[in-house]
Amino acid sequence: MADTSDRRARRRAQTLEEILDLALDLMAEEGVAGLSLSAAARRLGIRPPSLYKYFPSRHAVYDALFERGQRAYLEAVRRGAAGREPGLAAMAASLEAGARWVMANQALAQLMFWRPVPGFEPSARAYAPALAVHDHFTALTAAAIERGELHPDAASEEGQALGSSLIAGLLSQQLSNEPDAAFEEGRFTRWVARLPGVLVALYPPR
Amino acid sequence: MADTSDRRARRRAQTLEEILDLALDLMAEEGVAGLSLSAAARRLGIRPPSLYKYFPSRHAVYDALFERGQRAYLEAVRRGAAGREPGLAAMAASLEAGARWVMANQALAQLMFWRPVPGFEPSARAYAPALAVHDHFTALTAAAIERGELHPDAASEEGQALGSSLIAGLLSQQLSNEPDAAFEEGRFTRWVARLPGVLVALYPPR
DNA sequence: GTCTATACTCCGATAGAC
DNA sequence: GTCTATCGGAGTATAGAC
Repeated sequence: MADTSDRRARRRAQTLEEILDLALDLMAEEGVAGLSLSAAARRLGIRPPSLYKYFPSRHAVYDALFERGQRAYLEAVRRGAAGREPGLAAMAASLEAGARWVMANQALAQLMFWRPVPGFEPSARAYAPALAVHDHFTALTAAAIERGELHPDAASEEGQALGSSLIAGLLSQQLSNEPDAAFEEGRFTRWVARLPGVLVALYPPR
Repeated sequence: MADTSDRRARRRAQTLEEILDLALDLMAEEGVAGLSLSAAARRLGIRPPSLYKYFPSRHAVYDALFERGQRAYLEAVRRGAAGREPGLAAMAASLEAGARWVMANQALAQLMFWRPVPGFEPSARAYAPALAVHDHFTALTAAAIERGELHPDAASEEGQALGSSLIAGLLSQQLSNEPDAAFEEGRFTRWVARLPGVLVALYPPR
């Protein structure tokens, strides 16, 4: 009995993921706000009402996608920093890993960072990984200051705002103007590796 | 005869503007991609088919809004710089004027800078003012270099990418995270005035 | 330039049989 | 967990009378 219910739960989880995959494809094709549950059901090969056995509403699909995206992004920036000494080097690697993830997951990134769906607010659960991302970069900044790579002002409100806006700006520009460019060739993403240097110029140590 | 046709042309132009105003309200309420011509017709007090006497399609409305927005934005950045010596001071004023315009015209700005409507590409005519904006800031950068306020590298590809991304990033962050904040209090817009200083730190003269 | 009527497609969501 | 049937509504766009 436990066996069968395990199998069923696994099968169900697979279907949930499959629906989210299809929803992602649709958002990429029709725009983030243009996601239709009926279209997702068609692609899955079931009738629209059946889909409501998996998600109670359209917003619930958005919320699951939001959470999945935030988790994946958190994982990406953490893996980027892994194995590097905390500080500027880790921050550089983490920024690049995050930027690559965004360019490879554009529909998800739009849902997460641009909020293009009127009326959709992510649940606290879905939003939680975003807080962890924030903590991650705060810790790397603190480490860089500790190591004497940045002036303590880099951790100020101004420093946080300018730092996060720098990466957000490069990605926003790249996504809007040249979304299909390869990362290294993008008119904006090509400068992601310069960001740690920019921070040093803005907040030179000592 | 010329009199009446003049009056009719003026009346028609008024109605066109009125439709665009209503479309703007709707985009602010329902999201940029959620604009519906039927809803605009309802608010104007006519039936949806009548609206097609003014705009041949939904895309045509987007295109007119795009052009109106680009023209207004160009006007805003030019007025910001007016009366200042070309150079960093004019650039600071121009950046702030543009940023204030964006925060005061968020739906339009999203249409212009984020491209959230799948399948919509602005016409060359509608896009033209955006090229003028680019030229405007290029000229101000050149003037600042000429006056010895910035290193010539500020005009490089890197300088242009970082400079435009800085302002785009601050605005993108503010719009996504705190769209209703007053300009001076916004967690991100409050640092717009720091941007010229950031440029100097990045590209110190000499 | 306004209307009615219409063609056509689509959506989210629910009820209830199997 | 799948289906059919359905509710109740939306939308873009065109034809043609007035």
